[in-house]
Amino acid sequence: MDSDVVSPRERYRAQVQAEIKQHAWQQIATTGVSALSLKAIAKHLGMSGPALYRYFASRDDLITALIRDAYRSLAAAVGEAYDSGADIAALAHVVRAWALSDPHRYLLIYGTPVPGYQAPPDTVALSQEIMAVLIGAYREADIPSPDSPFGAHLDSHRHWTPDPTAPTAVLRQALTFWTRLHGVLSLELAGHFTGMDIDVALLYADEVDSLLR
Amino acid sequence: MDSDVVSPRERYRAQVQAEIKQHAWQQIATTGVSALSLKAIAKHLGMSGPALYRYFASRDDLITALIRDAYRSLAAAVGEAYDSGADIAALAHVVRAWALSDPHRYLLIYGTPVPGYQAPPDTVALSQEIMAVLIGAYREADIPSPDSPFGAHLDSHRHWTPDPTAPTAVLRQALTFWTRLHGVLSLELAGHFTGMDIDVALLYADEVDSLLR
DNA sequence: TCTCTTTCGTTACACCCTATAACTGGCCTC
DNA sequence: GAGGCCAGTTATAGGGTGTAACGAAAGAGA
Repeated sequence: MDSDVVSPRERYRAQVQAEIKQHAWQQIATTGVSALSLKAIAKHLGMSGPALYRYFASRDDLITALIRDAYRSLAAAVGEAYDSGADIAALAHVVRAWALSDPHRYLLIYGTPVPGYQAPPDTVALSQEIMAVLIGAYREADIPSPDSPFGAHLDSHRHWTPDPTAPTAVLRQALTFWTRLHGVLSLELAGHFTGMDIDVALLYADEVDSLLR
Repeated sequence: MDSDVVSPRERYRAQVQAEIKQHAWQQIATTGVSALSLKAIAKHLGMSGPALYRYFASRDDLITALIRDAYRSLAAAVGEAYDSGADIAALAHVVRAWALSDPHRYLLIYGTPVPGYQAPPDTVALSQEIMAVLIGAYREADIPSPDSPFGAHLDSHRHWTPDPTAPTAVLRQALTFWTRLHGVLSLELAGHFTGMDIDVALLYADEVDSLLR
């Protein structure tokens, strides 16, 4: 019932949850999500194994919380940039900087899905929040876009859009923003360019450029 | 010494190895690679646990073999299509068909890397084989490509190319083929378009189209 | 054919992990 | 101050990888 007043217990609980997540991120940053171990986190935290289950019902539960946080972080980064006047190209570079700052965090969202994992509904909302920013930026950019079968298809399949007033061409551009940049980023983060000795930033810039034409 | 003659023991060994891989693929197809269990495979095969270690030194060893096979399969699919006269667009659709026929196999190669995994040198060769086909197809297509910083950079960073005589513009186009199509494919396979009710084939076709201009 | 050696497969074990159950001790509320 | 709630503990079940030691079968050479 108490909306403002938070009991000391809840405060403590929230703090421990935050500490757990912090150590989880630390672990993920080095080993990736698949090697995330609750027991190891507990050890680092000075408490023993099963105690963690008071805070997260399961490993998947913790991962879900991390995914949620990652989405929130990306949405915030993109949203803040947009609010400070960033255009499409600037947004693209914000996304890349965010991805490179913690590759495993990016891969947690956009990488190979964890076997059992089901996306909770609110991550869809966060995903739409990001999409809404892209749509806003593309509306302002006002880039012409030729007709295509997919464009026509999208005209009748746009119930997912966070902005019903956005032109279909803009939706298409926002989707392409997503797929093209993810294409470069995910290959880069997965290490598929290592050995080629390529400056991926320039390749990325080329793709960003392609999104403005 | 015997180059042609294969001893019965080696025959048997090769066959068991093949059976193990077959069950491994079956398991991966349903649960993904991260849940691959040697013990479960052994059970299915009617032998008990540690026996598998006679055939694969470790779990990573088995996964490496699977990755090798996946690369070989993709290289073969692309190569055969090219030899039958496929152009860029046709090759793109071969790649998509191959990916959709076994999503986890695609993700095994191009998805989030397994924490400890190191790519063996011969997969690089197979990867170059695929690249060589793309380069060949793009040489025939003869598509003009405007200058860019990345193009200039690539001029002096092309030691990785399987075809030293290929124009830099072609290398760039082959790279873009890779990144753009992977962008759509990986998001599709990871389920990021579910809920949008989009016909991804059309979105893919749009991107294929972008590769020809 | 008989023996020696190599290889296969077994069980036993050490050591990781997730997750549950049962129990203890402390804090908060009434 | 008494009782309930909750954090954290150990014990345990059940899964996984991988090693060690042993038995059994199959091939090679005399």
